[in-house]
Amino acid sequence: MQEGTSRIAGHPGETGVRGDVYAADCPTRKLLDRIADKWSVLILLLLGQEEMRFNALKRRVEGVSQKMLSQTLRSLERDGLVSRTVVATVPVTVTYAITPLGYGLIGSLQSMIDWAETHMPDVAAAQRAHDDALN
Amino acid sequence: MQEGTSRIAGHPGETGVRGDVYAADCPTRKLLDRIADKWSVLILLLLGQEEMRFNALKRRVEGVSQKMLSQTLRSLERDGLVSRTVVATVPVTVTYAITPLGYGLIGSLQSMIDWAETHMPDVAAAQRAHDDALN
DNA sequence: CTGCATCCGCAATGATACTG
DNA sequence: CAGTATCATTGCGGATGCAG
Repeated sequence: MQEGTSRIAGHPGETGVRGDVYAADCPTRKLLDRIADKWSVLILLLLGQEEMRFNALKRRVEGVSQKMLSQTLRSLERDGLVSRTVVATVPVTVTYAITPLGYGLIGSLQSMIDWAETHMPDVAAAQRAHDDALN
Repeated sequence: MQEGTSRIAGHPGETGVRGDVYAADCPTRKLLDRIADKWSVLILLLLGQEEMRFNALKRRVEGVSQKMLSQTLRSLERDGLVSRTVVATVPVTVTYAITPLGYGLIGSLQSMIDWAETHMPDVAAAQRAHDDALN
């Protein structure tokens, strides 16, 4: 077990619970529920690279419905992680971009993606081994 | 760094080599969908601290149902991120622990939690500002 | 073009009860 | 204790229509 950033309550039935993410009523937990969402992660990562417009996002994030994209963007905007800029051109232009606040989160998300890409083979192997064991 | 970014890797076999997480058919995307799940994150973090039994997990992860806990654990086990040990005592004892593979992911997840805890106030402020703007 | 509102169908989730 | 099975509910995704 590493230390440093690890500050989560170690033993059950003990201590003082400063921001316990495992507590359903803790605000941090609610925030986690928001950012530990596949659409949020994908959207934030894309916006971390460059600002994009609605349909551009929809095209890039394959499988997302307009409803969920709109809904997720609104949540992220409300949380201050994403900014929404409206340019009153003739066909209205709306651009989404990541905020400085949201940008700070990108690092963690990116390392999560990096891990996923790096260890994909291991996971795939584990899945095969697991499936084989059943038959 | 990322150059164009308008397209990271439209298809496998390109220069990038990294799979495109934004492609619905990419295995990495499926893996992301799995680990970017609130229950998975919470479970992995807990098991990263110490191995636990089913009901202990259920008690710690507030708000999770037996069904989702069982289901998530099975997925994580299949992916090789979590190990399941059965001790044939009279009342069967089942212990879940994180695997070396899964442990490598903990770092990213932990930094995500750290960010959430650190920036909770900022997010809360953004929410208030956003809600005020509406009224 | 951008995006919200609404209805519907379906899959995922939650609560409960029950078994090994 | 560790789960599975069952049923009720929620939520998502898809399609459509509408507004700015």
